[in-house]
Amino acid sequence: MAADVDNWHTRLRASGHRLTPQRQLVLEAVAKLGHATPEAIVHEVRQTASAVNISTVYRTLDLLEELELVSHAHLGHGAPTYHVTGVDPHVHLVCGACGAIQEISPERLAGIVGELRAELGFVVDMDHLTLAGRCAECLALGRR
Amino acid sequence: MAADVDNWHTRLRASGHRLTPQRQLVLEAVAKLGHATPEAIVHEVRQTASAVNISTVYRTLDLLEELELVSHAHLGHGAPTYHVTGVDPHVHLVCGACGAIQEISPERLAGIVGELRAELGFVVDMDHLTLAGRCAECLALGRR
DNA sequence: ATCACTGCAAACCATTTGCACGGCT
DNA sequence: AGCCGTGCAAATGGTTTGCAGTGAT
Repeated sequence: MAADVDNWHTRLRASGHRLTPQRQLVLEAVAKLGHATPEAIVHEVRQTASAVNISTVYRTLDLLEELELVSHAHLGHGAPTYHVTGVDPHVHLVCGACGAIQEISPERLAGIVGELRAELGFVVDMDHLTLAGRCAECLALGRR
Repeated sequence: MAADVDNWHTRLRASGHRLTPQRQLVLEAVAKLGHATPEAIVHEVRQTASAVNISTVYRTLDLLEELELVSHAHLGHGAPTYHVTGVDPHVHLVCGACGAIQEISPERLAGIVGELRAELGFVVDMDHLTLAGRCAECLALGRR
């Protein structure tokens, strides 16, 4: 945890930025929440610092994404969800009927991902990957 | 083409709806454009019928999607893109740096898709699938 | 003194909704 | 008559931007 803070600090300083309280709180919120929308992040951050503005959260997330400290994926139709990069990488399976989210290992996609890189030179961004579909339960119940 | 119109007509009537001029134009626009945002669709539709409102386009797309005549995928961060179902199914590779879009055959994902169905009972919606990443050119030029 | 960073409010863009009119069935 | 479908305008949700003040270097 403290090691994370040091790491974040170094990363930001190296690119001419500061690790402000707001930024630290955003990073901690993203790390804690796992899959978090900007709305959820600002809510979490405000538990500690109630005055933090949502536009600061957006600006922070943009910056952190440029620095590759966080990345985002689109799980549903609404807001994107952010997560810290490198930690527990996973691919999402999102049920379009009930909204349930399962995670699978990126390893399982190693096959095609490797082929695409070899044949087309296209490198898939695993952090951003989402597979939409229908979960077993919804299929069994005939939900759509 | 005329066969398509008949098919659409039948499908709509079967579910208690009508194939209005607006709906036909939306369907034709989606079929013609291939990957179209609601904005692009309304623009195309207005070439023929200038008074069509964008909310009609949204409502029409929702209806057509329920009837499974069209489906949508999220290519970029912005608006979703619609396409007619069943025709030329494909999976998109979207470059996050330059925005270029390539298409690959869904067959190439048959492996994991089959595994996920067998092991988890999760059925992937191929029409909705997008793989984000970096294309060969952007990687070569070091773009991000 | 300069420049990064933030809060606030307004602007923006995509999408949705309420309502009243018009036209099928 | 009843109901589906539409245009219009207002509301909404998510995100971005301009600006002025504050604090770090």
